[in-house]
Amino acid sequence: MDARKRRILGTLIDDYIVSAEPVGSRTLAKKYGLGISSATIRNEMADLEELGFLEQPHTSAGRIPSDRGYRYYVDELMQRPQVGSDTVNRVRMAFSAPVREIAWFIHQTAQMVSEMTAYPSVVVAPPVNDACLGDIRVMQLNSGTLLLVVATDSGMVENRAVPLPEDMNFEQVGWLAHEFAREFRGMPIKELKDRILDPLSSDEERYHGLWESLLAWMSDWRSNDDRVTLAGSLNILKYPEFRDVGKVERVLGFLQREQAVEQLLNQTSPQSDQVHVIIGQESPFDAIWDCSVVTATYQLRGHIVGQVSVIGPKRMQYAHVVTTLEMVSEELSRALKWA
Amino acid sequence: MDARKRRILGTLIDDYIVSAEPVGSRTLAKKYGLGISSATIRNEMADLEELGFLEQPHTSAGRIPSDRGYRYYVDELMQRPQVGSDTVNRVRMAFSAPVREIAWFIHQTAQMVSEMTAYPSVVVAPPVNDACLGDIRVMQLNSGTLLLVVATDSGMVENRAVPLPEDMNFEQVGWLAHEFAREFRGMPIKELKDRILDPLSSDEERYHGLWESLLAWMSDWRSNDDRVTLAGSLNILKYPEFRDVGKVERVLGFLQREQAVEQLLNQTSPQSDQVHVIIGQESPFDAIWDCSVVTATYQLRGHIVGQVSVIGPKRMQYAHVVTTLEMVSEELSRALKWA
DNA sequence: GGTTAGCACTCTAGCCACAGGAGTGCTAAT
DNA sequence: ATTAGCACTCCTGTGGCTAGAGTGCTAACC
Repeated sequence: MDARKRRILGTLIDDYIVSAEPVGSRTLAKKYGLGISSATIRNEMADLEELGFLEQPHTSAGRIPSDRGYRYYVDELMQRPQVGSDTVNRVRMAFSAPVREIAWFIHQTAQMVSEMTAYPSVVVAPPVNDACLGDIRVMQLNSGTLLLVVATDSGMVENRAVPLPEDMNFEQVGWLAHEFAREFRGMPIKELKDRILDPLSSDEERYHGLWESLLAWMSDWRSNDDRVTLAGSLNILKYPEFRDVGKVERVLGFLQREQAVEQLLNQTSPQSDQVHVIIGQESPFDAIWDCSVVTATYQLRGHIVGQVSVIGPKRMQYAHVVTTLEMVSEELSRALKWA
Repeated sequence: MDARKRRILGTLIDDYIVSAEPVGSRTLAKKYGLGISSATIRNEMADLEELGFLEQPHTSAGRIPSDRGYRYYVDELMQRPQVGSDTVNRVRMAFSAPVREIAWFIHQTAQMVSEMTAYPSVVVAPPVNDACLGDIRVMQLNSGTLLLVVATDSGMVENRAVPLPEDMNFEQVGWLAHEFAREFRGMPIKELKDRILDPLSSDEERYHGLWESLLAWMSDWRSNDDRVTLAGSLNILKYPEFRDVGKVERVLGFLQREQAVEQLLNQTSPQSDQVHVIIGQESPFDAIWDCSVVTATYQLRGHIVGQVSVIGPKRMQYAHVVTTLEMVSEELSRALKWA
């Protein structure tokens, strides 16, 4: 791979990313001032195809990048643009609102990223299991219903309205919740869940039932469900490779399977602060073999707890997406510093 | 409109609903034992077209129903099937879970309806404005952050994490919230919002700031946003009339504009317990002129507070959808009796 | 020896003509 | 009033054809 081959490959992919049409030698020679003739480019392109970086849809068409070609482009060739300061400001503004639930940040992030990139965006929220119990409160909704509110210290909140147990009144339940919170505040939710299996944890006969309910309910706390927020899914309809409804269905259907998405982002992306790119068949899920996924991680209290991610056609604006995600995930981590 | 015309129109629409192909006189005569020849049917069909109930895509094609034809079908012709008792049981089971937030019911409903009908489903939650304040609590998330939880007596809950004000500690905020709840419990949220404009409501100098924050926050409570839950939107991709990505984009794009959807369901559907059907251009929104919308209302405390609704191609399984929605909205109203 | 002009070759997309088929409307017979 | 028959219309699918884009190869060039 000499410099000229790299130059040609990079230019070709740049062109294909915006045109979505196979790129021929003539186009390359004319449109971009490469200083060499189309014949030379043809020779080089034949080499690049032999090396596996390019493909030909059919004999008399131009070339398109192969998965391997995209991979080389992402790893070696693409030029990262600077993120405009107005974009950064926009993100900072959004994150500086006086709202502090983690769920809110997740939604904001997904929304902004899909708008900024014009691709669908997926954001994975921190796992509840790793967070610590912040507080539990009981509220009275009406005469027969109470609302349990459980919060982690990092700002994840879960509500559950339940009937008031027959043999208790509100004060009692409130007192119980207070005791529960006093006993377990600061304990990781995961440990709390484990308690359920430990019968010794419920001392008082009287409150046995509700105490167990509280624990049972904790165990129920959606640890794997509902962690995934999807935004801008309709963006995908804009790209010509998805003019076929069947493809759209495959991809969007996949994106709605939260567990699969979480698995994809969790397992394949290394726990690093590097942006990670999955191209086409590199994905373990064949539903998105026509797509590329770009993933960045964000941190809470110094630990990586979730991902911000973009999905689009393999012909994706990698440079723009990568820098955008880098910036957003960094800002998100910063915005979550209070937690 | 004699009986035979009605019979022909009804049969033709029944056929078109499943086949999605223009229906010819021969098909009608052969496939369904109408006891008359195709020539007679042709004459009748010509009449029906003149009356505006049928259309011809082109001269040598069969007929398809016009909007007016569907309207007549829905109002007069269609045969409502019985809802299977297993289906009813499934819905009752789902609604009998020991969970009682209204938001949960809304999601369940949308999910179930879209599965049962195989169309996208939209459910509108009760307006917050009409509900009454149930309780307010303040929770401590961590040293600098507090979580306000506001609930209506009907089980709608809203959380907001905010920084602890500089000049207050948690006890003070907690006491304040307690006072606030004591003062305003049972008051409609709408009235609470109006208070914001009334400067006399804040007596105590000391707590002026937070008191106002609480009120301001109430006013912020998404009264119009977020009322709309959409489920099964990908179902629409299954129908041949949406093989064109542009159409899909128009319709799904519309469904994501919550305010428009709410407006559609609120304004056009009468406040009755009758199921209401909007066919094609009867809708004020041209984005869904290729679609029909079926809407049922549900009740909370004897008042109609929201809608359960299905959207699909004009060639919709009206009979099935109408009976399903009737059943589901009834069960939903029943399930919300505790509130 | 690398580069390039030139040329023959290949393959697709688009166009046109054509035939088959489905369905109609009309007429005349029942 | 109904229906069989028939001419007519229009869409759809097919096949052949051409134009154009792009390639690979060869021979000339620097």
